[in-house]
Amino acid sequence: MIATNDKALARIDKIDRKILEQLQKNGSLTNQQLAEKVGLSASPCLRRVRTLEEAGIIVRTVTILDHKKLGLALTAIILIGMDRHTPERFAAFEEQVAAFPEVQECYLITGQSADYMLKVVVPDMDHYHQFLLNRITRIQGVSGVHSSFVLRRVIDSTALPLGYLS
Amino acid sequence: MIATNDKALARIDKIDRKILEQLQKNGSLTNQQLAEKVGLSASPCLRRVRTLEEAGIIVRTVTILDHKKLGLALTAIILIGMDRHTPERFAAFEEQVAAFPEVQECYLITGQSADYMLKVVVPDMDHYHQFLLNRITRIQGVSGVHSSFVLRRVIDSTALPLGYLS
DNA sequence: TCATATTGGGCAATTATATTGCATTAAATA
DNA sequence: TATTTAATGCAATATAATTGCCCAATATGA
Repeated sequence: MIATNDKALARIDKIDRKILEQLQKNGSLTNQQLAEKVGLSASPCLRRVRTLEEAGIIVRTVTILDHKKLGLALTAIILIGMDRHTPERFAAFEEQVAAFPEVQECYLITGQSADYMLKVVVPDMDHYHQFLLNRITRIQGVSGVHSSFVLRRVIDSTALPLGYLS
Repeated sequence: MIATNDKALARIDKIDRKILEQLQKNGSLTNQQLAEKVGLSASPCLRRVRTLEEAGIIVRTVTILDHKKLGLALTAIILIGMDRHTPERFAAFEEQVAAFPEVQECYLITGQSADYMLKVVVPDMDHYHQFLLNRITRIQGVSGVHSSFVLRRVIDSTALPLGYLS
């Protein structure tokens, strides 16, 4: 069964785009504030937001926390290679990785030297070491692991570029 | 001038942790819904949320959009090496990269083969090609570029692991 | 153990905000 | 230009956030 409306490109006019831009920056704007910013009155603004939600263009809103203040000072980028490129290997890997709360992102990627790219958040290097040894390297099929550590976050955003819509 | 309270670890009790867990999953919960989920009445719940905001633990709330429905089907992971590791080179690079809306993440990282890791979102491969040629490789000091493309998003979250707070 | 202080929670009134129906206006179509 | 269609704004209503005040629980110190 193939999903039918996943790729449906919606027609987004200038006002919709403004709404999305605002909400990407600040999802806790009140509808009234949002309406003012996009040059609409409250009710049509709210209706547009609801429509964007129902269309699945607005997926959800999330609260962003400060990792340092929560004692999570270390972010690691891990590139992982698999020994065999079979669906079973991949499925098992993904299932296990999805159960680790330290993993913020996990992408299957193209490239010769790696199959997966992970972004992992932990308190410090000790915990990272434990995580790598007790979690990642224990997964069947993991053959190569390369770790990099984030020294500075130049950009850390969830916003999509909306300039291509026009 | 060194920031003083950036690292201040807050004491987060069980209820605060529940609040943060809920809001990380769903930032558009009403205060009443949140209060019920964490076992509090509305007013102390709201007071706790405000306190967490003032402490900077809650940074902001953002709306997540569906990239496919917005015609942004290609996500690339780019590893970039710089010719010289001088503060001027890095500053200039970061300033220019920060101006590209396609760049969702840009981290200065450890590692022998790369200095920066970027996550970039564009409509398709043509646009990616243009972006690489006209934007990235034109930045002074960029000496090596390696691109990977996201085939599948296994995990794509903004949630931090709160299990270490114990 | 008991008295006291301090912190946090709950209730209820108030204020602000979201939501809905309906008339109106603007835009699109022929 | 007449007609249809879609979207907007206003106003009334329903929900939710916010605040002040009192009470309960926990911590503190004799």
